Amino acid sequence: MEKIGRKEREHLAHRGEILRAAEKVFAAKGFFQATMNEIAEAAEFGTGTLYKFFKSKEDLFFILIDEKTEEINGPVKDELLKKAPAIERIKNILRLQLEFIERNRDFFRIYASEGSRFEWKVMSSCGNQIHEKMVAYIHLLAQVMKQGMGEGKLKSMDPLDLAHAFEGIVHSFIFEWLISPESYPLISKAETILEIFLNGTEKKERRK
Amino acid sequence: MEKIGRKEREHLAHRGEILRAAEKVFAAKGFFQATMNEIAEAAEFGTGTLYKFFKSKEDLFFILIDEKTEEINGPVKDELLKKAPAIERIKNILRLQLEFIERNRDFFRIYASEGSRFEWKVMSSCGNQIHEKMVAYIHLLAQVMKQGMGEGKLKSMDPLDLAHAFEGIVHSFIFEWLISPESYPLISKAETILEIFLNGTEKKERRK
DNA sequence: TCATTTTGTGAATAGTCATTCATTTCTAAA
DNA sequence: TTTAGAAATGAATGACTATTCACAAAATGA
Repeated sequence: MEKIGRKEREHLAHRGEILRAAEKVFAAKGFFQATMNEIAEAAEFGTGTLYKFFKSKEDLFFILIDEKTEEINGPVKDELLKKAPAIERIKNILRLQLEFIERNRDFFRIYASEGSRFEWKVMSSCGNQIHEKMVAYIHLLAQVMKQGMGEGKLKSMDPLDLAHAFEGIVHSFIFEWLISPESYPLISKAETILEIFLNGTEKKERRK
Repeated sequence: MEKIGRKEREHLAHRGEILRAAEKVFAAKGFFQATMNEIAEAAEFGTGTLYKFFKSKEDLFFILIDEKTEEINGPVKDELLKKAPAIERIKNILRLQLEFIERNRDFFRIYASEGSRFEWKVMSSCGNQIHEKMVAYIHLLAQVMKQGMGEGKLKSMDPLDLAHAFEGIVHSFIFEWLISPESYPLISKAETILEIFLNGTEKKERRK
């Protein structure tokens, strides 16, 4: 449907290069300490050029976050369209998340270190928009938890609590992986995460 | 032992007032957007006065974090001196943490939103010092997990993994509590957290 | 080739703040 | 009351950097 000429393609490519450069710089220095000059330099453009593509520094930042967020949310939503038992879904979502982060180390650096939610609420309205998306995501997850309860596979608890607990565990493992000096595949932690989330950590007496 | 005259007492009181004001302002706006003027105003001092007490903005910030961190770490360490079964300890530490945060909403706002670890490593050496403390804390927790395994009460897993998972769950509940519009006692989530951490979320068939 | 439009540039601008320090206000001893 | 010293002040300084814009380069197409 969409016919795009060379011109447009080139424009998009440039935009992409800027975003990629911004991702690196923001990840390394954080929003406030990154300068537009640095980003421009990293992208091999003049400073003024950035403003041909993005309204402001904040704008650049939020668009970066927003697009990446969509990139991970898409596959997760696709997953939720398929009919599948809740526990299967949880496993798949976990895998998707870990794989995405593994491919986007820098992005999570930003996402985690920059304004873990709070600053965003303070910043431009765009910040709010991102916050909304995060809330929406958690609610999706809560839906899955509820489904699991309906299937009799998960204990009856507040589904939101479960969703938070799950994301909490996942995040802490991602954090650890991010700052760990040794490099290991993040996905290798999937089983541990699931084991803890589903079965807990207490050793049980053997069942009869 | 320590004789302190009125003078000194007053000096300490002023220092404390500045720290309290800083806590509020940093919590509301974040490190980079808080200004020294604002903090001074909130503390009802002149701008210059802050510099009689703290070398710089960074200095003020880190000292604030550091002192608060000690305030929570102290009781936790005391707890660890007592002889007690691991699971008992975990419960107590959880209670201590939740109670502390409940009394120090603003502090956790800062702690969580500001440089979840990464920025700190970039910043002054003081940032590193705080990072070290966080690592040390996790290792303490891991020790407790190991103890629990020794007692046959916890599954044999990497103790650090357990510690991370635990902190992950706790943090996510604190986050939620922080941004939640309804106000409820944070401590009320203790049972849920423990239940998930120890027993997991999967519904088990009745044991015989 | 030349005129026109599009795209890119980076020096100059303007605003923001951390920090300083000359001055004022307070304290208490004489 | 006087006065030396301590404590507090906030206007002025100096750095820094987001953003703009007059200009240059490149692309287009006649």
